[in-house]
Amino acid sequence: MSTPQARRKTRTDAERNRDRVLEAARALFAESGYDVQMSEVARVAGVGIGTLYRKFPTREALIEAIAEHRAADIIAAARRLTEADDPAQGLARFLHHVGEVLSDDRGMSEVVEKAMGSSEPREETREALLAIAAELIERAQARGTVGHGVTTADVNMIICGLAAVIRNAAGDWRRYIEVALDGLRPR
Amino acid sequence: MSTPQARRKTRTDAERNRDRVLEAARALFAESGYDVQMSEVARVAGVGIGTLYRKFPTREALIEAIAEHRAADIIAAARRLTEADDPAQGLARFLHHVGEVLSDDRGMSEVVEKAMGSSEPREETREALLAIAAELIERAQARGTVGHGVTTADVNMIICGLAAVIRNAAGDWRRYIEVALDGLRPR
DNA sequence: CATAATATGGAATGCGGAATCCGGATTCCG
DNA sequence: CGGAATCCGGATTCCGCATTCCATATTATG
Repeated sequence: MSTPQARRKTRTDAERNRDRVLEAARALFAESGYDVQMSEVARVAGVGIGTLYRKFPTREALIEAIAEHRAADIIAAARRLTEADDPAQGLARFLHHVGEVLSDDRGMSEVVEKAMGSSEPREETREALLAIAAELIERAQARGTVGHGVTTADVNMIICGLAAVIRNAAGDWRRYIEVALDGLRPR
Repeated sequence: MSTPQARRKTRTDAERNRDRVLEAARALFAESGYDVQMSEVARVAGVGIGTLYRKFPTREALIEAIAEHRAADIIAAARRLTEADDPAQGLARFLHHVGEVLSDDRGMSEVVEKAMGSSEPREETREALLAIAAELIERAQARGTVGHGVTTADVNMIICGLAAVIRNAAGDWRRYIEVALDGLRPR
């Protein structure tokens, strides 16, 4: 059951290649979304397809590895913004941060749009983001800068819409956020 | 240029089959979006794949035929709503109508989300919808029920987001519309 | 160094699904 | 009716991609 101790250290070239693959995949996914071909990833990484598959046994595994990593970044950065004094402003910054990330990463905008819909409680990224939103909303409501009917479900939809607007280049997403936030103000 | 007159009337069974195909495709697309297989469409239509392809030489042709038809319906209905007295209410009804249609038709929600992004001026559906919105906005602004900064671009984004919210079941889309409309009110 | 342990590349394979082809069935027209 | 014009069905071809395999190359270890 336990790992065989008599194992050699992983070869250094293997490790180097793993990094290359991750790097290439991250770039390609950000550039054109997750419908990039595995062979393309390998080519850009300067690696054979076989190697790519040794590192990530499945296309999905590769995508997941990267999306997870990216998501963690978003969440961490967002959590930092929570600590600002003005919670309403915090919410604004939070959304702008998400927008900033998504507009630089097509792949993420695809993932986020879908993730905000998945009703599975297992969707950690969404849970984390909404947890942050929950705190901000509550604090803002206490100050009367956000309406009382507002819930995380609202933020959920707003983010889902935001992802769509960005992904389809449907307009100025900053303006979209402005409108949405105005919509959350107390009546 | 003109049709060869010496041509027989199109066979009645051919016409019947065409209708069946359209009907089946409409139902399937509404049910599960446009990623349905051609063979499935044929099966449901009670028709061979060959026949399906004679009517619509390409998967895309089939999709287009149906989407176009559906879009025309949306536009016509929406235009009717424009004639209401209160333009702000008209805008609300307009969005609700779009929501109603999209939530009953997965395929359309896919199409609309993309269509609102396409920057091609050729996108007739978008143009038509935004034309309706333009009139409502203008009238509402005159009455002071909608903010002055508001443009059709805003409505464009809102619809794009709406489609995404519905498509991903990200929450209660009626509430989404409420929030968005509140966001368009004068400050 | 020698050699076992690992890693590599990329041709070959498998597969899902769109689109084509054509022998046979139907329908129209005089 | 008869037979020419049309249409049908669905097996088959094609194609794009993910994934696998393995002969060869590289690295760690003693």
